[in-house]
Amino acid sequence: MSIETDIKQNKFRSAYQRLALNLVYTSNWLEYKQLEIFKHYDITSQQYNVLRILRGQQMNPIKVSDITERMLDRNSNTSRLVDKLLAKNLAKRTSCPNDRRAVDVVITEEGLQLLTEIDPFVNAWEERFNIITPEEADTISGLLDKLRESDQ
Amino acid sequence: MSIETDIKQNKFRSAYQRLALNLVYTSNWLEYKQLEIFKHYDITSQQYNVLRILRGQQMNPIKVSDITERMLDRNSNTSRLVDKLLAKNLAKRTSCPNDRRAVDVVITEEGLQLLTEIDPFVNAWEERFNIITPEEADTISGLLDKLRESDQ
DNA sequence: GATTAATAGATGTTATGACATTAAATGTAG
DNA sequence: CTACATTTAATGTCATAACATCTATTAATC
Repeated sequence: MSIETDIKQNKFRSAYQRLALNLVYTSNWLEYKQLEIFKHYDITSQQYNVLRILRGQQMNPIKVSDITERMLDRNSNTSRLVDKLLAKNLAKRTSCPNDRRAVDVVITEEGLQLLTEIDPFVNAWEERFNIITPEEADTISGLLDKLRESDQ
Repeated sequence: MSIETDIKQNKFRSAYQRLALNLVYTSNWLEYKQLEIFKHYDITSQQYNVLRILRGQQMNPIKVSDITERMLDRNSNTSRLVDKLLAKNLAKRTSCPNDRRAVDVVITEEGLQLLTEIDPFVNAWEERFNIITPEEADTISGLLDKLRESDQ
């Protein structure tokens, strides 16, 4: 369904306005769809995002501030997000030897296992994207990168 | 800056995964940038979204449920959003003659005025999008529409 | 026409987000 | 070394989001 039909608006000021609305609308749609997967595992999108970052570290400890830098939504309160993961034994926290202000975070076996359970569903979900070609996906990615460059 | 650099991840499972992450990241960036405009006027993105929908109605009353349908983020609690606008005299609420369950909402002069004040800033912001061509913007929009079609 | 289902919107509750502040550790300049 | 600024993470507070429930009204079914 076109964005026009979806939000019942048939006139836009410009192609740029339509794109801006479509971006936000599509992103909300995407996050909502992923949330439907995650909620079976009692985690939020943000918690999943942190877990993925931790797994990406390959068991190397990572500081809270570094997690924040890698997050999709940087306004999140990373400290409290990590608290949630700790409470579920999905991550563990140790003090950083080099810098006693910092805190090192590592994913646990339990956390890795949870991601392994979720992976097939996320993969299946992403595979539905092949309604467009990989080249088209790359084209969009490249143009989005360019859009954000207009910022300073 | 490429999404790779932005979230410090240099490998993606597929072009589709990169696109999914880029979409969410870019949408957050976009919403954050708009918020910077709106906060000078003491409204949130959601409240702005509702005001725009009301203005689009050209003074014709619109039901709360219809506002929800047109919103970019439909998980919002429209009822309470309208409350906020009422409290600021940006909208008014009358009971709907045809259906006593429903509530008609209309933008006030004050609401229209506020949008008029904000317009130039939003327009200027959107004009920076011309770092890509209108054709490219349309291409992305079309592909995003297609992506959402994969949903059922 | 009575009964049940569906719809519209408001409200209660809990969790999360946004933003400021704090505390501790580290870095830096005199 | 001392004083001050900066960094890192945690916490406090308030607003909003998420989700369920409730009330009033309308629609549908028997």
